[in-house]
Amino acid sequence: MKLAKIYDPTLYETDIYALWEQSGAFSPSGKGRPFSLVVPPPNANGNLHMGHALSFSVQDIAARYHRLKGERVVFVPGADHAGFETQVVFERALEKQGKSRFDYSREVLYNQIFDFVDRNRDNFQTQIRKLGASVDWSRYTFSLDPKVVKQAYATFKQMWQEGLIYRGERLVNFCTFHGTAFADIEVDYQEEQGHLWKIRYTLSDGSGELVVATTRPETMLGDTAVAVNPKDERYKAMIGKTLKLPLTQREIPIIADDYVDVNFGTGAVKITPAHDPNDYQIAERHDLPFVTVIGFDGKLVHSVPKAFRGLSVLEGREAVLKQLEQEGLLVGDEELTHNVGHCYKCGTVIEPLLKEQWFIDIKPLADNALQAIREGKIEFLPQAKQTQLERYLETIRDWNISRQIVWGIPIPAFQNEEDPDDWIYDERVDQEVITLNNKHYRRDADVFDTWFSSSSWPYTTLGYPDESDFKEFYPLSLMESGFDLLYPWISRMIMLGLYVTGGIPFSKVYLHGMITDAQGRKMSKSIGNVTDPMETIASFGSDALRIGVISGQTPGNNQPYVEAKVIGGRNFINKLWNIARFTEGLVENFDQTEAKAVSAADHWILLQYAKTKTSYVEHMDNYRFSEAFETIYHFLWNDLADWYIEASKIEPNPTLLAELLRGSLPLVHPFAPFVSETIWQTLELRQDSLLINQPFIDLPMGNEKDALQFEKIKNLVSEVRSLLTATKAKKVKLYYHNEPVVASFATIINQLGGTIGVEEAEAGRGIALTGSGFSCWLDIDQESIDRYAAHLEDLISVEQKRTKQLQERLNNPNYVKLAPKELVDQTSSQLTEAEQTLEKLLEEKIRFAPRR
RNA sequence: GGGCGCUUAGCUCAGCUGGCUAGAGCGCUUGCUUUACACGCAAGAAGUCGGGGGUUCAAGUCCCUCAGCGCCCACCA
Repeated sequence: MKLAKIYDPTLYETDIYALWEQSGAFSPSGKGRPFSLVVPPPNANGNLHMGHALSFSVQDIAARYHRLKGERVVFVPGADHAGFETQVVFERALEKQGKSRFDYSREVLYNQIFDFVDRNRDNFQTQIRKLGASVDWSRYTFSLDPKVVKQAYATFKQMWQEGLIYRGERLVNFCTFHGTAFADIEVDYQEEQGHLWKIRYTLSDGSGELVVATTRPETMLGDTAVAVNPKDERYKAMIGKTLKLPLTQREIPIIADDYVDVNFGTGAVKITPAHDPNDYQIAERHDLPFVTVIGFDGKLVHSVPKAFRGLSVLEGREAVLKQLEQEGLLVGDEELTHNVGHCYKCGTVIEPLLKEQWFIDIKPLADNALQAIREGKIEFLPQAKQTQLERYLETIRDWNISRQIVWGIPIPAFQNEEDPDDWIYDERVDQEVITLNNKHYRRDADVFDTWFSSSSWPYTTLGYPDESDFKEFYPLSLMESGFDLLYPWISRMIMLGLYVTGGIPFSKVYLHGMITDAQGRKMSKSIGNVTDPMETIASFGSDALRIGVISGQTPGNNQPYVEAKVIGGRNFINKLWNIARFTEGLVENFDQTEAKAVSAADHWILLQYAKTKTSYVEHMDNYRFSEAFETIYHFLWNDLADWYIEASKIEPNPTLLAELLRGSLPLVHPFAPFVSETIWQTLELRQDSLLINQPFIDLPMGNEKDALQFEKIKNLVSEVRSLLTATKAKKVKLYYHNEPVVASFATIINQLGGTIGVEEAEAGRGIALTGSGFSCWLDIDQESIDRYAAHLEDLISVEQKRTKQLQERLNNPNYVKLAPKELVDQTSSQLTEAEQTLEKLLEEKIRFAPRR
């Protein structure tokens, strides 16, 4: 035996992967149509988690399936520098050494992080190999590779020239701990218990006062107005007057704006344009000045009154409140639940701060994307995500692409040292100052938002615009990603793809849900509920993990990680292995491939194979991987192993069995690549070939008539087994009368049914079989017959119910009139069948009514 | 406040364009040393498809409504 008694994945997986990789099987080949997908690049610095396992599984199943279909598959791997994410991890490492990023120059820090990431590269690539991802390593792209940077610059330049990029001082979401701004969608909002304080402001002319309500009293130092609703009778008379801003000597106007809600708070809102997005908008409308009170370090700035200078936001709040109280201006304090934005990494409260940044005027891009999506150029799985994306694009706001970190692509823009408004585009970002026409320009200290460059992923990885990959494989056939990236990544790939290449970046998007723990909670280190896919692979094998995450999986829905499903996968692999072992024991020569169906079982299994393959292909083509797997799972386990192999023990057809194995392995391969290839190689199912790039195999078609005969025998066997179990009868003979089919299958029936003989009889002996359409009897003993009577009652009531249902359906004239004819015909033949069975059962009942 | 989803067996979930006795895996019950497999074999039990209404010959599937759960976006200072 070449196949070991037990399949131990750890003994084979590494070698099998190396075999594929070295043979060049991962590169596109042949003359089929192109099929392309590009891996959403995981963070180069991190370990792969369960979500990656799912994502790679979905992609690899698609890739392998299309490869087996003979298509030219390109499956491009990559890694993301994940700017901010990685810098944070690195800073933590520095912290452990008692250092911080401020101890190094930008260049030194960048190089250190580069080395740090580079050191982790092997680990990261090993993990992808362990998952069995059939990616083409020769096309591996890192998101800081020159071609990616080059493309980011080209796009930035083009947008700048076309006026789609502007530099402006806006309120940005700023983390004062990490010292960088974020895009709107990167801010993590949490509901919190806070206070609504009420503060009295008096009118400058002494004619009265009003009370404002605020959750952030410290920002009052930057107030430049108080707004009221123009319809609010309480304040109508005050509009246009000025107030004396407490704690400072400034005078600020009372303005009217519809934004103010009459029913909230006091109906009077202090306006701090430099520290609140809504106030910012009001200030724009009313041409109010901007007064900054909080700095980028999170402390109150020098221009605030001396008492508050240098205090943190919270200290400042306390101090301001205390002062107000002393002056008798604090007139209320209510509890309030409100949403507060936090840095998604460190939890620091995000401060809206005024900062000059580069923005993309997103509306024109979003409109193009919307049009393409509405025209149905991109198919979404699940479909509902399309609607969600459309809503997002309809309301999208300009995109801040500047980040104040070092780990990223430097923005190729320089500012005239003498004229702050003079910005030029230049790619000499390795120099801090450049000279042009005798003018000195200083490099922008910022780098691009990682998503800006990674949004070009579909075409930069393929070598836009000139390389043959781009020409052949763009747009991608499939983009697979977690649905959490719908806005930050998918939407931007569509927008930038259309903008840069003029075409959609991919024609299909498959969005998987999040993998949670068994209780449906997010996996997180702090809860300690994380399952490491590498550990699962070590325990159960890569194939088992893949089956575990894919079974029952549908796009768009979260799914818990359930180890039982992985174990189920492992058990299936064991089954497959043993099917192969049984086959190996029977087959002398795997080279012989001219299989012929001889027995009814042969015809039956071939027909089952053909049906399985048809439905498998349909599911696969529609990305219903879980269902496709179920199809092949049940074919192998229930049809092939439970029936055909059992029948083979009596009437073997080794050549056909070998062909069935050969034909099944490609169908299993996308789901269990390692074990299927291991079997293929070990048994040398085809000389000098790899399963990974075998085309799907057509087996001869089974004859329906013979197949049906086996189906009947199968039913007979099932009925025999069922009756034997119900009656607990032992050592029973099956008799038949004038049934040539039963006679010819006597050995199989006897063996599979578990009887001690199948013999011809002149007349009925024992209890009659009622379900399988043969004149057969089980010769059971008297004691068992009493149990049979009870069992009969169950069977009768089932059959009566069924008969009644069918009758009712046929008694409905509208059904007969309106339903398709095939359906009606089917119903009536079912009724006939059910009635016959019922009749037989009732006859049996009369014969074996329990004696009272 | 707006949007999107989910609710099907004890558990985790499938169920594609409405159609035949609603499925799977795990778990459960009963019985098996059947020489490929106990990671197994055989036989079973278990669901008023969240509630209500409607459309239809026919609804888990389509429409309306209510309830519970979840996610996303916006946000009342």
